[in-house]
Amino acid sequence: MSEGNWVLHVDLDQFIAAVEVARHPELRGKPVVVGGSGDPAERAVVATASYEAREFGIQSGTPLRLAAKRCPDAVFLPVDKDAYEEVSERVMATLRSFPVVVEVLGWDEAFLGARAGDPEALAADIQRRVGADTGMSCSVGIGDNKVRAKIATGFAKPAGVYRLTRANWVEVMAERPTDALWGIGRKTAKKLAAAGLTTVRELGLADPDELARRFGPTMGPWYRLLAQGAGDTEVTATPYVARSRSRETTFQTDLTDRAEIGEQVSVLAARVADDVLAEGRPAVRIGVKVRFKPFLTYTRSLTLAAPTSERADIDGAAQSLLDRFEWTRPVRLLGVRAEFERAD
DNA sequence: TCTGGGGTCCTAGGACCC
DNA sequence: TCTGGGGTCCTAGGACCC
Repeated sequence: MSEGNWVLHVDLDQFIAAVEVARHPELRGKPVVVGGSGDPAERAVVATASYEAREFGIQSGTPLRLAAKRCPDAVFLPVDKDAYEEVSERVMATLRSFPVVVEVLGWDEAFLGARAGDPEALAADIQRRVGADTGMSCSVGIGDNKVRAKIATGFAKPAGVYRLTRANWVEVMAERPTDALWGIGRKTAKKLAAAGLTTVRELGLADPDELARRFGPTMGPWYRLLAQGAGDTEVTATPYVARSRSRETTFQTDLTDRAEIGEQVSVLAARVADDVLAEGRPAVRIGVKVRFKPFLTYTRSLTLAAPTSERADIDGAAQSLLDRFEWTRPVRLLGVRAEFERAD
């Protein structure tokens, strides 16, 4: 069989819940909810829910309190980042053992660039070996570019394989809503609908100038191409280079004392400074985020006079930014961000 | 919403400069 | 003042993704 170039998208099924079930086998088959520190009364959201928990309308992003209301019998567990990173590393190592280029997208997914005569057979091999090496189940999307491979994975879940290419794009996607596309979310779908564009087909046939006028010179025309199934075909193993590092905290109880706000920002600035130091490149810009009650979010940022990795400089910049906010409401979240010089 | 934390990229207006 | 045209940087906000 002749070999073609393929993009495979590998996505671990309910990854975080799967890691927890693997080390707590008695949880298998039960509704498991992972989020925050595992206390459903706390101000936090669900990181991952097992398929059993999803039956109750619990999904990533659901507030823990609401999850507990919808499924009082669910098992609530704290997020254990180190455990997930460890399993993720093993999965990525398994993927790299195949003759493919692996581009890691996050803890639980990766694009693979592959030359293969039978991509379904390759996908099945990958699923078998990931299962044997790590105990994890994964779904695989096969595409002729990243967008199609990524969308295909949604049709493959759970534990399946699905191929989406130029050949079946129209048949599969044309009548779906625009937010079925990777990169179009709820807000943009609503704006598109207001412009009379509800389906992928309609968006693919829309006037690019009109789209540019409504959605900007880059995003407008891009949405049309996206609806036509266009996407990047290049899969690269080049190591990720961060553009920013940030830390933020939602407080269990709102802060009102200005001095305490300053102290909490210092704590965050110190953590960011540690991250900057570990990165080995200095910060060029510092930002502070404040979320007031009820849920009003503002940011202030500044370009530093000189790049720095010093904790005192980063904290000093963050403290000076605090003076640019109006402190008239209780504070539920504070965040500090450092940006690096862009490599390009 | 009872609405986390860590990221990326785009947009638009104003400042500033030639 | 009857006030050009452009490029670039800075800043704040928005949308999206996992």
